[in-house]
Amino acid sequence: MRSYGQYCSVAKALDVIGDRWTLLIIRELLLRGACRYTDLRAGLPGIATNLLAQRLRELEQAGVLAREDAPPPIATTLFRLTARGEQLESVIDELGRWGVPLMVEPREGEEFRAHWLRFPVELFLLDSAPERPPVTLELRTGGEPVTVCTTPEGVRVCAEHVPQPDAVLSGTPQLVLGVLSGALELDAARARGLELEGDPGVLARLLPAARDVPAPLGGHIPVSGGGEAYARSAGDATAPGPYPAGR
Amino acid sequence: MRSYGQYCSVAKALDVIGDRWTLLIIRELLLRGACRYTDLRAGLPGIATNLLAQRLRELEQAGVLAREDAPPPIATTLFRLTARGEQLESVIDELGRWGVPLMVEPREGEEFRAHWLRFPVELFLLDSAPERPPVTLELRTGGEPVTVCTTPEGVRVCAEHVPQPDAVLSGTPQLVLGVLSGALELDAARARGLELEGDPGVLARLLPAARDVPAPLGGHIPVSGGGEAYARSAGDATAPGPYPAGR
DNA sequence: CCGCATCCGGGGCGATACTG
DNA sequence: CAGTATCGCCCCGGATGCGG
Repeated sequence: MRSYGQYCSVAKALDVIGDRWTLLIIRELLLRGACRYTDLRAGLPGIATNLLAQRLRELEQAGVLAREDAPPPIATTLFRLTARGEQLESVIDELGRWGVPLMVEPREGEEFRAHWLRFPVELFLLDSAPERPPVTLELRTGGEPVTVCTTPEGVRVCAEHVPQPDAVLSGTPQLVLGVLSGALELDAARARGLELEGDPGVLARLLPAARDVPAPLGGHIPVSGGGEAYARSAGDATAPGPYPAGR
Repeated sequence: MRSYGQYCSVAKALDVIGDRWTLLIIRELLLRGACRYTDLRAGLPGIATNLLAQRLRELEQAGVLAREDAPPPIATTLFRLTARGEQLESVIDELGRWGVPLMVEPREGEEFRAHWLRFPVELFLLDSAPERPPVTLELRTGGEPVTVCTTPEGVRVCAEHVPQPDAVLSGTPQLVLGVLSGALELDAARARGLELEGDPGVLARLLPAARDVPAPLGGHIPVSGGGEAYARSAGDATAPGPYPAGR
């Protein structure tokens, strides 16, 4: 990318990761760990193959990621974030947090990968009973299912399939996300097609963190111009939004 | 900007603020508050005037900023972040934090504005004696001077000129930044041209927060390929960098 | 199949000139 | 002061090819 030519740490950062697709490549590597070229392509629907190759080259030279040979059985190269690259997690986190209100409008024909849910889910869920035995919640939103697990470190999302989840939530991404963010009552979501199988207590255990939060997308909010609708629905244009604020 | 077409909060955020120059416009509005068109141009050296106009239009429509008429005496329009736009502060903060290691190489002919120093400065300085009377430190790095003030809320940078600062630090941006980040000893910086006038105790009071941190740019670090040199100089490629980590 | 390189059309971007 | 107009270039997107 052409440099901004400014002696400012924000501009310098954007010189490295401000290019189109770059931060989404970082997102994939953060979410999925070391990836093959093909895995990256699968997680970045819409990217041109030459662009992906070019970005990977640039990011390698910038010290953000490194390529390594996979262990003997398989002969392929893996792309993995360096320590410096992993420090971008907080940037991606904040971006993802800011972007959550934009998820209310599903828009026709958008791609979806279940592992992308990890950012909002780990933001919104909190284990209200960590002393009790761990539980698992499977989310089926279209693609591969993902599993939400309670761990001593907090609520985590893992891609591996768990044989006997304690509960299963099935439906469109916006219904699942609406319920998990506390913006949509479970009954309302069910009325609109969400299905919950297994132990309902699992949801109750994980959701309370989101309950404190006013509901920004309760029914059908007509999203007109953009983020404005979201700010207006919060009732006060100058107050911070209903989602957890930065830091 | 062309949408990524992904139902992911990170991609959605980048759909809005991922365009070139967009986040730097947000930076300016965060640092300087409501700005006129001309002020923005001055703080964004290198931007084409048509691009600035186009971005302002897009950001207004996205609800990130709003234009307002200035109070009666002057007849001009001001651009101000909305509440939604101000929520981008944490994104800019994290970007700026990540970019600080890139400041070691000054690169020929880069533009500089003193108010850009606010991000690193407020990151690194801490008032170790808040019970004592407030002090002010003026930084002269080329452009307009800025003043660092101790406040009940912490150390802040303000653009206004303070008549009698308790101390004055003059020198190149990288020398001033090196000292303030704790990466460069004051004596070493003086040997390379930094000048300190007034009460040296002011620096001692503000600096301790940075002292805990290993020095990444002690002498002349040969920056070769990119961020790698930084990671290597920290002594351990897998450990988090010497700057405060995210979150 | 995996990891690219090449080619080409269109549009975003950069620089300058100009205007109400 | 706050933009609009214009033009050239290069980045980006999409398709195809190709060696290991």
